Amino acid sequence: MKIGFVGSANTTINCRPDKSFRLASYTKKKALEIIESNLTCIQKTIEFCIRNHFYFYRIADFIPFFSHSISISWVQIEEIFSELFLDIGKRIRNNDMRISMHPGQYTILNSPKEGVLNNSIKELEANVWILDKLKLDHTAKVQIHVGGIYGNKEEATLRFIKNFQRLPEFMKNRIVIENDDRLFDFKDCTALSKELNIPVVFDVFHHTIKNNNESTLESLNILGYLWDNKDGIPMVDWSYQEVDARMGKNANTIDLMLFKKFITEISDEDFDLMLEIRDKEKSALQAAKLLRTLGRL
DNA sequence: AGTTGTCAAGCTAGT
DNA sequence: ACTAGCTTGACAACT
Repeated sequence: MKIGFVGSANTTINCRPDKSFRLASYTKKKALEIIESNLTCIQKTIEFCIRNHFYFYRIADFIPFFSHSISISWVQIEEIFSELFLDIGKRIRNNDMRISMHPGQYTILNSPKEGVLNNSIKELEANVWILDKLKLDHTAKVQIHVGGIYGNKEEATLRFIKNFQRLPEFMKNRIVIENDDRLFDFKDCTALSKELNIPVVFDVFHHTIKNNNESTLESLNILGYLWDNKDGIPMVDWSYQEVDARMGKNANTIDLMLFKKFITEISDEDFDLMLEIRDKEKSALQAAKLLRTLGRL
């Protein structure tokens, strides 16, 4: 099992890999400065990961407005930052690290609106492009949710199938779907996985909020069959409810007792674990320490 | 100098 | 019909 954390890590590592700015103030100069700063931070973060035995990492938005028409061309970005891309890719590959990406709530493959769909495809293409430029194999994934319901879940599902099938192979090979906490749960994702032959990222926390009475352990069992060899072992996102907060809000910092309970429960399952705790690498360091004392890392 | 509202994008659910 | 919330900092626009 590899464990890891998401994107920004400003407290321990002292930099942010996802700096941005406002669209209204977009200039080529500003964009280039930010991209360089973000890439340099990712480089440092990858080094931090290797030092601390985090071999799973989620890259966050590091090229502002990358899929927007205002953006500097991808080819130009590749040329200007080729050394950084090369170096980061090499560090990841040489240490057998695994990378995931997770575009946000605006990336919706089943939207009935053509504009929304086109923007989503563009965004996915941009994410896939990044993993390709880092020369990562197909165990590196871009995870998205299925999307909206639009008043008819069956049609919404069929639209996802249709739109996914139209994507080019190089994108299909990278995309995985994740169960969400309100609309498309693990059962829905499993059905889509079989139909489209794409893997599912299992989000433990979302599953506790929306499920069909399958336990986490049962789900992890099924999950194992949804990943082909070429895609690697399953990816699992782990978090839990922040106390006294809106339902579905990720915890601010890790509760090691809860984490230990989870790890003990799932003892035989093989997967890579992404910690979605809001203080990122701080909690991840504690989790790693615990896993080592348990002999699991 | 400090405080507050806004930011590319969509959707759902609650008022 | 309208909007909070999804992540969260940076910056612009104010007092």
